[in-house]
Amino acid sequence: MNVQKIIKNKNIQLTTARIAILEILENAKKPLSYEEIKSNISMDKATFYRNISKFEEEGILNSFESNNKKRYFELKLKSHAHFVCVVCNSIECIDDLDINLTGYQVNNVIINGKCKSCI
Amino acid sequence: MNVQKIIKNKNIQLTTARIAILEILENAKKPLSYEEIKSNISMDKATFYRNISKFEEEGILNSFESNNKKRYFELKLKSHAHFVCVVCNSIECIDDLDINLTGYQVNNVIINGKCKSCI
DNA sequence: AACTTAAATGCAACTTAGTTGCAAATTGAA
DNA sequence: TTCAATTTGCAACTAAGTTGCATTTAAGTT
Repeated sequence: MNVQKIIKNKNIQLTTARIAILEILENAKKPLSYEEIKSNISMDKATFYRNISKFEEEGILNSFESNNKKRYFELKLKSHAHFVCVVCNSIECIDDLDINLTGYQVNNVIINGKCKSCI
Repeated sequence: MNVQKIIKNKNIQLTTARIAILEILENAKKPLSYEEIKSNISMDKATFYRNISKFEEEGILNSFESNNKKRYFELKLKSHAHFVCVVCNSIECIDDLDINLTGYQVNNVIINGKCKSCI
């Protein structure tokens, strides 16, 4: 599914800035922070953040804060958890984890700790 | 266990700033952000953050980022998960949740979603 | 109690993420 | 091609968190 289709399926306009952001996130296959993205885009950061908000409103994108003061963005495809290593700050997607918390609606799970290579 | 004992058990000096921070966190019984703490302390924010770092190094304190750009601090007592509501931004401690992720060392779990009252 | 020095503090200046108002540019439907 | 609504860039701003440096304080020693 290409990014143009993702945008057109929602009620927002197709712009080069939006295509650029979504293509970077699609190719990354893991969550990225603004810092990691900014060198690959030419738009102003106001435009970047306004589009991130739009994408979140439309349900195209998820964001979450890791420890170490960074916010990470990823396409909302299959729901899954994220492991953030407190030593090397790497982020891993954890696919096979389910949490049942009756009475709550769980959107996203972030686990902080030491990853396999840092233990 | 009072906060003076917590500090003296570690290899750091006992100061009024440190006592003030730990007493606020102890009385709160839930994680607090800098914004929630700052009106109750008189120290400079540099001192606040330097002490927060010290406490983390010494294992007295945990911090984690919620969604909505805030970092929360709490005393490291019994390990437990946190639920952050994406609607009302409230934080709840979740005591009875265990996650087994072989190969990783899990320190802290943050779950984002809708809380009971916001569903 | 006075002395000493390493550690802690306050202040000011700074960095960086994220936000906002506004004028100019672009989208997409008529 | 026209035109309104949306998006963009720019500049100015807010707030969290950090750093260097001079001053103050904690706490052990005499």
